[in-house]
Order: sequence, then structure tokens, then C-alpha cells
Amino acid sequence: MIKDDISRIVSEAVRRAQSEGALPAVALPEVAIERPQRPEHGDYATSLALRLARAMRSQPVDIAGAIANHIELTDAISSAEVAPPGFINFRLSQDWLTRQVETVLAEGETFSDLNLGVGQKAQLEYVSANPVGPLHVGNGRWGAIGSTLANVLKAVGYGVEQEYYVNDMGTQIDTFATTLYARYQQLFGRDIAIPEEGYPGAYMIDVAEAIRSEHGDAFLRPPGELAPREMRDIGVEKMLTSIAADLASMGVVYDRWFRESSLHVASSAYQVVLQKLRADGFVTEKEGAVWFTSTALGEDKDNVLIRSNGSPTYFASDIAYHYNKLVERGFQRVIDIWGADHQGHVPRMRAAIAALGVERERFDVLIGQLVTLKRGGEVVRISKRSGDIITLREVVEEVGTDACRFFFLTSSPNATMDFDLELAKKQSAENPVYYVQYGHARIASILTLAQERGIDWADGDPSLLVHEAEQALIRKMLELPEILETIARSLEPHHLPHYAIALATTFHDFYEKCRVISSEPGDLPITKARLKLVAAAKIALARTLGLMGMAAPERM
RNA sequence: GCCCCCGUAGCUCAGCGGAUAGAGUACCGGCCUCCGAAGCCGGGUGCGUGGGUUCGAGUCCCGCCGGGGGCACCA
Repeated sequence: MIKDDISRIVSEAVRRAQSEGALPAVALPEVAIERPQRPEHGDYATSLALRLARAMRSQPVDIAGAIANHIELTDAISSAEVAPPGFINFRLSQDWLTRQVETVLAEGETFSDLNLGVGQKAQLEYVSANPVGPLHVGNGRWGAIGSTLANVLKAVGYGVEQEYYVNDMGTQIDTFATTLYARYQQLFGRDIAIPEEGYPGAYMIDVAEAIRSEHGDAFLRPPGELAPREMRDIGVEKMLTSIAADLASMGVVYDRWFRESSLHVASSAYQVVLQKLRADGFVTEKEGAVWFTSTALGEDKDNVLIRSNGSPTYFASDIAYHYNKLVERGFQRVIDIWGADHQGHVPRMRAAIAALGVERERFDVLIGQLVTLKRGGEVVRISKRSGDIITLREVVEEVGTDACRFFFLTSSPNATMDFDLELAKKQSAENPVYYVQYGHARIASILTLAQERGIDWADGDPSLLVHEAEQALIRKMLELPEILETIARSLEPHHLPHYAIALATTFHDFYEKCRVISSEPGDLPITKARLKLVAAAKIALARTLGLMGMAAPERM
């Protein structure tokens, strides 16, 4: 990226200035290059001189001047100017800028790819809701964020695997089974109430009915007996099928569905991990249970691994799961996306990973804040335990996949999000996503027209693109790789939709100001050049939409 | 009580310690006789609050207020 080139050029300039004695020999901090807000400040800028002022015991402007004097301009950078109080502003050369149109065209679908993660396998786990009920809108948010993050990490070079961790054992599954069996028995006329802490939602009746229609009374046991194991498994599978369909409907597709239960078969991760923790002295027994001594690692309290009834906790499974990912499967990076309601789990999980001897930077947890569901400004409680749930499916069907994803992606994962159903439905027609897609469709129709008129623009000369709006468009396209770098570093994909709007705006502005296909014979050269520009913009727009998991329509 | 996240325009949200804080939407007014008006141009209000660090704070630190979420042998 040009940004990195500038950073390097600046460091070299400082080094030269220092060796010549023009600047004191102090340690150089990382040379941050930013994009100034105001065009008169150039394309890129650095405040390095301001940061160095203290250490160099000198005026920022003087330092900036000394650096600027030692900067060797390249064919890409036409000027490096000092601006008070001590900025150095860089301008891209027009020639280099217009040449980037050819670069984008040549790169095509790989435009904006980077190599930050080459050779590294990253695993992304998200949503992973318990298969005890349908997904709600909050899960949809993680779906959109997770899948977009996966796309971005792939684009910057990582080998990415997306995974859904299926909690198919434990208390909630037992409750699910009990509820399901109660519903099933009700279908055969038994007067059985669903459990106190069960799942009262009507979907459980649907599952029970599906099982009855497929298996008849095969699972009916004498009154008082517990739910048969097979029925529980069938019920879980049905829930998973429905969850997978809901996620697929919003463009979320996993490489793998990983069962918690698979960690507990003979000689699997769970056994290995427990033995390892025990051998390393992180395990103790008290009150009839087996504990992980997180306090030894600075935690507030110890955590149970195996309950006094002998069954492993979710925590124990999760340690085994992460051991499986980080050690057995050898992912260099493991990224989990959890809802804020799991934040309490983070410290002990980190402690456990440290106990396993895994470097902490290989494991990231994104704690996403929750979605507050509203209807006409009024808060709707979402809970699998209440009958009244608004499912993700309903929302996707009403709002549409693309608008839904865009909506989920726009806000920072750190911020709680209000999802107003009335508003979402209303806004689905005027969602900014259509603004972006419209830009793409507009370009498509320009290119179609060019083809119909038989304009061959292969020999178009981009150096003719001297109009301010043309150059603004090129500059905006070049921003995409920088955005991807930011997202890969921060793991916050919300910058993408904001960029998408900005890119579309820049295109629409260009479109208003610059006629692409002109009938004037003398305009043929600029027409060809602009067709190249427009084709490049189409690539950038399509890539941006694609990374967000949205369609880039040829017409709409 | 302790811990985490958030508080920016009427609404929904951006803003990597930098130069005059931005989008979308809503509201008002203008713009289609060669490419799609799902578009463009113009119009205005805002960093919850009090301190601190810094050459420079919406951004970092502390207090307070407000909202959300945690503090299980649930997940």
C-alpha cells in the first residue's frame, strides 16, 4: 500500500537526517500515516515531528522541515510539505494516481487483497447459540459480523475456517429434552406439564409434532419415565437444521459444525486437557467437585470443571474445545465472538489458555454488546424462555438479507444496538445498502450501453482523468485496502459499510459531474478513459459489497 | 457492592491522541431535451458532566450521572 511506502520514506528520511546530524539521534517511534480530513492538507500526512519535539528538544516545525528536506520523492509522491504546527503533508502525483485505474482493472476480483496473514490459519467461531430454540435478532448480528470478518481475514491472506460450536450437552439440553418429551406426550393425550424452567415457545410443539409424524409413538415410554435419548438427539438435530437454514438465509455458512459432545468421546481433547491441567497443578478437588485453580493465575475465584454429580461443566468443555483448536488443530489464531452475556467467561477462559501454555495473542474474544429489540420504540424482551420471541427468520424475511446484514454491520460491536422492527421494516426500502447497490447497477448499465454502442475502451488512456471528481473516485478506491487492514487489526468490520457509503457517494458525485459516454465524436478519448475508471469503480464497489456478504446487482 | 461496554445532530450511527467533528435518515428549497432522479446540489443543530495528563482530548486517566451486560456445580 502507498501508505506503507510513505511511512518507509519518512523513516528513511529521518535516519538520513540523523546520520547527517540534521536531527538528534533519538529513537524513532512508529511512523503513523493518516489521511487528512481537508484536501488542502494533501492525501496523506504524518504528525511525526510533533511527536518527536519533546525527545529532540526542538520546535516541531523545524523537525518537520529537516525531515522534509531529506525525503526522496518517488513517482507516486509528488510533494512533501511542512504545515504548522509541524505536520508533513504528502500529495500523490497525478500521473501515479491515474495509473492506479489500470492496476485496479488488472487486479480485478483480487483488488485490495493484502498479505497480512499469509501462511496463517485463523479460526472464527461465532453465533454458536444453544440448539434449544430458534435464533433471535441478536444472533443475526453475530452472524453478519462474524461472516464479514471471515471474508476480510481471507482477503488479507489468512486461511480462515468458520465454525459453529454446538452445545449439544449440559443442563439446557436436558431441559430441552424434558420440554420436548412433555410436548410429545401431550400430543398423545397425556396430561403432562412442561417443566418450570423449560421452553414454553410454540416451536417446541412443532418439533414434537414433526417427531410424531415421522416416528409415531416410537418414543413413548410408560408414564413417569424420562425422555428417551434418541428423541433428544433427533430434536437437537431438527433445531440445528432450522438454525443452519436461518443463518444461510442471511448469507452465513459455516465450514464446520463442531459438537461439544465430540470432545467427550474416549481419548479426546477433554481427557487430554484434564490430565494436562492436573499434571501441571491447576486442578484441585473440593466440595465433591473438581476445580480449575484460576486463583493461582490471578483470577478472583476458582471454577468448577466437573460437577459433584460427575458431569463436566461448559467451562471444562470449552477448555477442551480451545485446546482442540489451538493445539490439536493448530490454528495460529482463534477468534471467538461472544455476546456480552458471556463476558464473565472471558477471564477464566484466558486463564485456562495460559495454563495450557498457549501464547495469549493467539486467542481473541470479541465481546459484542447485545441487541435491544424494539417495536415502535417499545422494548421487546427476547428470551427463549418466553413464548413471545421474534425470530431472526421473521426479521430477515421482512427486511431482506442485504438490508439486514448492512444494518447489523453498521454499528461497532462494542456498542449496544437498538433494533426497532417498525423502523427496520420502514427503512428496508430506504436502507443505505440500496444506495451502494444502486451505484453498482448504474455502472453496470453504463458499461452495457458502451457495449451496445460498440465502444472498445481497452485502449483508454487514464492519464486523461484530470477532473477533480475523477481523481476523488480513484483516491476513494485506493482506500479499500487500508480499510481492510484496519478491520483485520481491530476485528471491527463496521468500517466497511461506512466506507461503502463513502465510495458510492464519490461515484454518484462523479457521475453527476462527468459524462461518461458522450455522443460527441471528439469526446471519444475521454469516454474511453472514463469507461476504464467506471469499470475500476465497479470492481471496488463489488468487492466492498461482496466482503459484506451482499449482492452487487447489475440492475435493480 | 465489584467488573465490562456504551453515552457524539430530532432518529440510527462513524470518528486509528492531531489541523475547521462527519455520514445515513428526517425536514425545507433547487436540479432530468445524450449514460438509471433508488441520484445530485444547497440549508443546522451535537461530543452526558466535573477534574486531570498532553504542544494538542470526542478519543487517554480519575470522579459523578444515565443506559446495557456480567459476578452459578446455566451456557
